Amino acid sequence: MDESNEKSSTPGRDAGVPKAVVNRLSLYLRELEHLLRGGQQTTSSHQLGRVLGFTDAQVRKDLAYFGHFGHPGIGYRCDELVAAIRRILGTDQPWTVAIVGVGNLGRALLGYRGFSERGFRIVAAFDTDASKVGSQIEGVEVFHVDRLAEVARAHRLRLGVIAVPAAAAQHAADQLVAHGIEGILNFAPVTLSLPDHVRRVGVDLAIELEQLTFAVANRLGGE
Amino acid sequence: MDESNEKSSTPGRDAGVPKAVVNRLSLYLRELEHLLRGGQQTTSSHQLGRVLGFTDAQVRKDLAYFGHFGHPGIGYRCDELVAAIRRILGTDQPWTVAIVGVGNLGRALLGYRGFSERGFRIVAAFDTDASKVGSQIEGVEVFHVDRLAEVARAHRLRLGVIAVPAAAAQHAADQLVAHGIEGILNFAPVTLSLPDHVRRVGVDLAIELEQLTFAVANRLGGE
DNA sequence: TAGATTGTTAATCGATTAACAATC
DNA sequence: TAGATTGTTAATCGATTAACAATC
Repeated sequence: MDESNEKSSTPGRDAGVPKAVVNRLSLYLRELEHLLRGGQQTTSSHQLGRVLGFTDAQVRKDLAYFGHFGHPGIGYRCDELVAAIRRILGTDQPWTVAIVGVGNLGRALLGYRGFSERGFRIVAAFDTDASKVGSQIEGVEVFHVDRLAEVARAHRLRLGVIAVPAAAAQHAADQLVAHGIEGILNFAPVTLSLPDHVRRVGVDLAIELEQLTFAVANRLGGE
Repeated sequence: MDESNEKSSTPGRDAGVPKAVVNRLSLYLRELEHLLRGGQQTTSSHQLGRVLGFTDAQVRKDLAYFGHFGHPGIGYRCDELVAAIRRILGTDQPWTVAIVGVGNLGRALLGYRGFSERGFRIVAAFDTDASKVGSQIEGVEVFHVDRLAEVARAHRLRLGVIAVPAAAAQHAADQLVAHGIEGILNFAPVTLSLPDHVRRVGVDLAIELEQLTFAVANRLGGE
C-alpha cells in the first residue's frame, strides 16, 4: 500500500507483468513450500486458488505469464513450480542486504529467520549511535553509516532496508543510493524521493493497521 | 499482495470502494500530516499526486468516493482533509489492539511509536513463555495466552496482531477469533484460515523483500 | 476410455485517465 | 475578469473470469 502497497504496474523497461501478478507469485511460492513440507508432491490451480482465495483461472493465468510450468491432466509438481517461481523472482540466487537503523525494528529484522530461509543474507547493519557501532547483533556487525561506501563495495550490496526514524529516512536513502544500492525496503512512514533507477517497496506498519481498521469498520474483505 | 497486499476488492457488505482506493487514502493522510507539520494550510490533487506518484485525476476520484472535501479554485484544506480521511478510515476514534507473540518482532511492535501516533492503543501482549508472562514491555503487560478471554473482555479488544512463529500462527488466530476479535494483522508467513466475518491483513516481511528483488532484477517500477 | 487439469482465447468486469463544466 | 482547481462524465485501458480445446 503506499509505497507499500501499490496496485498496478508502472513499468520501466518492464516485462508486461502486472505488479499484482508478481505479488501473487510470492504467495504461490509460500504455499507450495508449505505443501512440500506436508509431503505433497503435486497440486493444481484449483487447490492453490482455494487456499489463497483466488480463482483457478487466475492462478493459471498468473503462471502462464512466465512459461509452461504445469502438466495437463496432472497439475503442477510442487518442487518444479517452486524452482520456477524462485527463478522468476530472482531468489534462486542469494541477495545481500544491509539494514540501516538498529532500533527496535532494525534489531527485530536482524533476527528475523524468514529472510535467510528465503535466500536473503543480511551482511551488515548501520547506525549513527556510537553505543551501537562496533557491536554485533544476531551475528551481524553494526557499522557507522560513514562506512557505507566501504562495506557496500566489499559485499557488493544491492538491497538496503531502512529502519530509521521518519526524520532520518530520506537521508539514509540518499546515502544508500549514493553508494549504488538498487532497491530499498522502507519501513519509515514517509514517502521517499528516489531516482528512477532505484526500486522501492514501502511498508508502513501503522498504515497496515489502518487498512485493517477500515475493513473491520466497514465489514469489507480484509486482505 | 498476499495476505499482505491484495489488490482488488472482495467485498462483503461492501461500500463499493476498491481496496486500492482505501490504501491510497492512508497515503494521502500520511502526506497531509507531513504537509501540516511543514506549515502548509492547503494542497491540491496535483500536489498530492506528484509527491505520491499518482495522477491528479486519481486523487480527486479517490476522495470523491467519500464526499466533497475540496474547494474548487482553492484545493483541499489539509486539516479538513485529514479529519475527513480519519473519519473514513475509522481512526478518528481509538482502537484497542493486542499483540500475540513477544519475540523480537512482537517486542519491536510494542515499542513502535507510529501506532499510538495513528490512534491505536496497544493494551496487552500475550505469550506462552513463562519467562515473559507477567513482565511489562514498553509499558504493556504480558499475559499468558490463557487469559485472552478475560483481557479481551476487559478491554473490549477488537484488533489482534499475530507475531508468533509460523507454526503457532493458526492456533493464535483461532484463539483470537474465539474471543471475538474482529480483525487480525498477521506477520506470520502463513495463510490463515479464518471465518468470513473476521477481517485480515497480512504482512510477510520476506515477501516484501522478494517483491523488491523482482523489481530490481527486472528494472520494474518498485512500488 | 473417462476424468482431470492445463494453457489460452474471448467476454466481462473494474479501475484509471482525460476532458470539461462548475466554482471560487 | 483571469487563473486555478474541483467533482464528474465518458473514454480508455487493464485485469479477471469463464469457457474450452488440447493433453495426460
